[in-house]
Amino acid sequence: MRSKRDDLIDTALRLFYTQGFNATGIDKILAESGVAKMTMYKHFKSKDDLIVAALERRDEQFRDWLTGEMEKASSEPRAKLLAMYDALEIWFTGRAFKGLGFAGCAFINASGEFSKLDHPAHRIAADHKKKILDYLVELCSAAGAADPVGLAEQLALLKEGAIVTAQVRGLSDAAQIAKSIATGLLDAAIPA
Amino acid sequence: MRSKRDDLIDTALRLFYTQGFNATGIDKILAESGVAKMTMYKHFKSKDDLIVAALERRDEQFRDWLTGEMEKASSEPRAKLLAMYDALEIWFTGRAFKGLGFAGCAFINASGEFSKLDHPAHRIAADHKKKILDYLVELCSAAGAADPVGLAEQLALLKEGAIVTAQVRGLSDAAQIAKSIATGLLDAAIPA
DNA sequence: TGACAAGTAGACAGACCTGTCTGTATATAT
DNA sequence: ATATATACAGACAGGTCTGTCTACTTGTCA
Repeated sequence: MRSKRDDLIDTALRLFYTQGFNATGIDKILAESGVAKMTMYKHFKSKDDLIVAALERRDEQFRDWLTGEMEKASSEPRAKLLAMYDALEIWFTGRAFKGLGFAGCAFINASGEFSKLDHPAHRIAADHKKKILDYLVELCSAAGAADPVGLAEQLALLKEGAIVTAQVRGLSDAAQIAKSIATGLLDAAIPA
Repeated sequence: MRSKRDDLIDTALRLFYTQGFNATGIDKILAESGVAKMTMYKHFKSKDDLIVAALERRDEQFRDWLTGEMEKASSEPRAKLLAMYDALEIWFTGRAFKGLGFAGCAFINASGEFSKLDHPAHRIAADHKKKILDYLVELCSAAGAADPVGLAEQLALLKEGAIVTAQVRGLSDAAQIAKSIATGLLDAAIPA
């Protein structure tokens, strides 16, 4: 059985993601999750705490989904890396997370609302991006790249560019633009 | 002499940019600009109206600065395009806009807080990105690219990726990562 | 001088915000 | 059967939010 705590975090994540952090009040989260206020304040000492919990859940959920898509695409590291951009397109077109749609990257959004780098929400965002980068470094290494870190940084930057382009301009094709650039980079960086 | 309206817009832009749109109250803008509330409500019929005006000013300010940096770098279209990434680095390190520092892209931030594509602030953000893209298309065309639109889309995506990477992870080197990828794309797309 | 435009301060309404508190109900485990 | 943990509803305090209103002051132009 799902705990109240889980209900709270899921509802908070959905509302924070689709409506914004500052624009979403505690009362709305409580009403939609059907949890009493005191129950929430027993689990989380403040709204900021709930924001942190929601972002931590999103980190887990998103990375599980993304790496899952990449791993199932192929057993070859190079193909896994390219599959990331196909996964992005699935996300951009709203087919990745049930009930959430696509409203940009929750972590980019959090960094925008909490722009100071030392804000807890911003830290989680930076950590999230770093964890994905580390995964890409592993794959680049396995693919035989001479400079796996440099290559992974490039591939990660393309990913961010695609996300923002899809979000701001509503251009889900951005995933394939990024993929074509990434293909060129992989061809150049990995010995045939 | 600067008008009250200008003071209002400049102060609003600074606060919206550095603290967020929803997190910034009207009263703070009024206090810091030294303008009375009724004066503001005579110029703008709502806070949303002021947000729109602030973003329009930012659009003008940012594009003037960016194209200025690019134009002054060289008379060659190819070099102008690459100069964009050097300009980004100046921005990321806080040397571009006096008193504003670097807090990510105001338009990406706006799209994050107002995620619906038909929100006025989101529309302005999309328009802003489109205007810069059009400028890049012109330069790509002048540089002799076979597919100027496709190339410009790639260069624009790299720009977005660099901005987000610099913002979320605090990595101002992102500009040079983007530049090195862009260099490869230009080499491949433009006949020597 | 007098009319008019533009700005001022500050009170106000009504809604919403976070966070605290009381008192009650339910379920499980000993 | 009783103790304990967990959750509930709902009132409440104290603050902030946007937007409206009144009444006063300044500057300009004719």
